[in-house]
Amino acid sequence: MALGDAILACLTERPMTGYELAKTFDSSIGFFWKADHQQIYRELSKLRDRGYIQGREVVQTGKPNKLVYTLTPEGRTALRHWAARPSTPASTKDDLLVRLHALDSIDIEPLRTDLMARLEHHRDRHANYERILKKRFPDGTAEGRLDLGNLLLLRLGARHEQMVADFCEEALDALSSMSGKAAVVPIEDGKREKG
Amino acid sequence: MALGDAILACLTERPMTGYELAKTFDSSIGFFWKADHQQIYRELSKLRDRGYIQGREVVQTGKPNKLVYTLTPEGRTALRHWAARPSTPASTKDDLLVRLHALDSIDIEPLRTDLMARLEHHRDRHANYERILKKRFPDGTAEGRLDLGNLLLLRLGARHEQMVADFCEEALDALSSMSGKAAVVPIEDGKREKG
DNA sequence: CGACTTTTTCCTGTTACGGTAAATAACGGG
DNA sequence: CCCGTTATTTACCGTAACAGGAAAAAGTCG
Repeated sequence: MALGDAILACLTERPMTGYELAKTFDSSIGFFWKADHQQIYRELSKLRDRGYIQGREVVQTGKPNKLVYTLTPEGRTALRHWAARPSTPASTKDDLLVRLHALDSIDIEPLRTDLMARLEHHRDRHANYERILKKRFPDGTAEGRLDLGNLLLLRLGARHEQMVADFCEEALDALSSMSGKAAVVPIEDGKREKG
Repeated sequence: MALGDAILACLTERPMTGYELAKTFDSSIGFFWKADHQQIYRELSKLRDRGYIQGREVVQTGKPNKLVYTLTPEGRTALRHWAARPSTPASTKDDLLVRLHALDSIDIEPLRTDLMARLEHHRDRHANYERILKKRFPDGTAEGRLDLGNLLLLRLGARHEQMVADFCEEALDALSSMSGKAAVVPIEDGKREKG
């Protein structure tokens, strides 16, 4: 359980519904942890079964009733236990890197377009991080512990995106130096998978 | 299928047995993609079923016979098709980041030890990358396309590890500034999970 | 009315991860 | 001669994660 712990971590801030959590996993914590609403609802059920969170139904008018989940003391303890265990360094698992590993067996043109898309993507994210940093931490310091964590996270995210963007640029540069060689036969046969 | 493609990518270099692949996934490609021998053997069966690779039994004396897998033309095509699709940027999913996100609800001492362990880990990896870079690319340039890919990968890896190591240091610094505050109650209750 | 938002739930898959273990066959140490 | 190690493959167990399609229920907005 790691997604479960990520959810518990979110709920330390404030009680939330599955819907709100799904949105959270689309922005703040979602910068480094992706999960769609399905996964979140399923995980919420498990957490509730284990007694780590408690659902309280809030009757709404004009909208469907919602289930606000709150951390139970057991949930807090479980999170602290989990956080006290050594973390396991995750491996990157980026498709793009696998492609580079087999660079001489693949077509360069699609790779180039992919690299350009990725460059843009990582630049966007970098700009986004910087924007949030300027808004939330104009003077670059945090007072509370919670703020400190998020400041560190934002800085790491910003640097990471910057670095990957630079990498894409560099790769594009290097590829254009050898663009002529080995054009190979483009994909022409019929049985392509998934478009 | 992404592990499958990683395996295909490895087999473009040379035919290999599952055992060799497992070792490869422990070093070179394993720097950004982890997989144990179980996963690899299972994936090899699937790839063989799909006709992407072909196994050739090599009778050995003194050792069990081995199955050398070679890419079939279909496998090469499949790999190229896969590589021609846009890559999906992977999310980080590092436990450590989740912990920082809930920094004010967890105990700092174990976090600090964890950060120190991670600092060492990433420094080691950085040193390793640099070592390989110096050995394989003493002048910092690549001639072939395959070499170019691996040079880029190594550089990215080195920078990444450097960056994360710096991050750990920074986090440790920031934590020591607020070490006194909020020591909270250490974990004392009986029901710890996994040690 | 239809489209959209909010909110939750269920379904069916595949892919991945994790551990434990065994069979086979030689080599080397004590 | 037993034991451990290396090399090599395979099996079974379970859970966690990911992907995608769908639907229900209640209201608002155009």
